[in-house]
Amino acid sequence: MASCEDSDNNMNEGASDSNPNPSHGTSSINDNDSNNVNVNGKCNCIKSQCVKLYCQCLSAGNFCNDNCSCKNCLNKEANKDRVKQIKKEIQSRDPHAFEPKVIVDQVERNRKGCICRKSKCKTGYCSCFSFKVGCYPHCQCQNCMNTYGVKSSSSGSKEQEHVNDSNNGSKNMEIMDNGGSSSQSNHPPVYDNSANQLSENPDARADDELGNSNVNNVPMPMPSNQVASPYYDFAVHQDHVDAPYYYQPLTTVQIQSSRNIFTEQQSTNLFGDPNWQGQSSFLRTNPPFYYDNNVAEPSSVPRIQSSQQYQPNQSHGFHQQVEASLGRMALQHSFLRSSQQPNNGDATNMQLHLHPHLHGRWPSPPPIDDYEEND
DNA sequence: GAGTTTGAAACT
DNA sequence: CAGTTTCAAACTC
Repeated sequence: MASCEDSDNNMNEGASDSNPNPSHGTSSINDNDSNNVNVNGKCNCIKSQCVKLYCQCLSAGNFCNDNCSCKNCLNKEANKDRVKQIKKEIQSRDPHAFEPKVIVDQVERNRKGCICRKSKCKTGYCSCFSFKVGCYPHCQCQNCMNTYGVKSSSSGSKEQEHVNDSNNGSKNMEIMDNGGSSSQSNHPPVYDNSANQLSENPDARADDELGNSNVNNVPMPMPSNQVASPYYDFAVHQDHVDAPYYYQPLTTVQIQSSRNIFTEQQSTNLFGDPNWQGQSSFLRTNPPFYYDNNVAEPSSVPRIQSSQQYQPNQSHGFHQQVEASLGRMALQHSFLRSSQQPNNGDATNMQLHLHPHLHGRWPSPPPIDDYEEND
């Protein structure tokens, strides 16, 4: 009865360090992180062979790993083609199956909501609670007592009483099309290189019309070092970060390195950045870009997650631009830097969301001198 | 660690 | 698509 102990694979991580959160030692991500769904970074599946959404690893977009105690596991790198097919089948039932479970419109919420009857949404049985988010009008729960926010009784109201600000937790967040406004920017991030600020852009308006929005007020880093070819819109979102962002361009080698990561899911220091101390094992593409001979095809909703312990003076982010050229896609990355309160033990999740809208060109990048450091 | 409870996923 | 079954995690003891 093979368990996953013989597997060192991770669909997206390829991490030899099977602990998804090494700084936590034996504790689960649960302690501080609310990772997408696989809060323990492992599973114990017995009957599902880890190829159904019952499996937290699969649900989180991961291969099972050394920590898993699953039996007859098929969710392994060696079966990646089969897993890929299985995931497609699952997505045929639920196109959002592998999308982030926690989304943000005006507040964070569990995308699917919950239908708790007995748990009163105040235990781990409740998916909303387990994600450390409040319940929402679309939840079908009964007697909701979710300490992160009780379901509003008024479906027309988006009031949500957040009892717990959960600032020490983090969620995977994705800015989903919500068609609604936000107190923050609701424009897709379009960079004005001259001012290093968001700028008006016809494409942005076009996105607005399509309901795409960026409500997280996270200014997008400048594309690394050159005018890109036509690009896909995207957004990166971080929680618990309100500090200014500082950017640095990438070198060609780093870009190529990042390609390797996404192509081969190698466990390697992210982009070779000496400031990056997180592990690529925290990086996920879920659903990933599907690479075929180094040609990336975005699956339904590409996303990237990163979760690492904050440390001062540490680069902890990135952004990604997806370029389209002759029907092929390539990736460009540059780092996103941020100052943050040191030693807060927090984890950050970043979310990349691609809008399937082909745009024009990035504006010309600013001089390198415009990139600042503020660590 | 075994057994129970729970709600999501899968199935009919 | 509503009801039922299966499943694995959360929970209790």
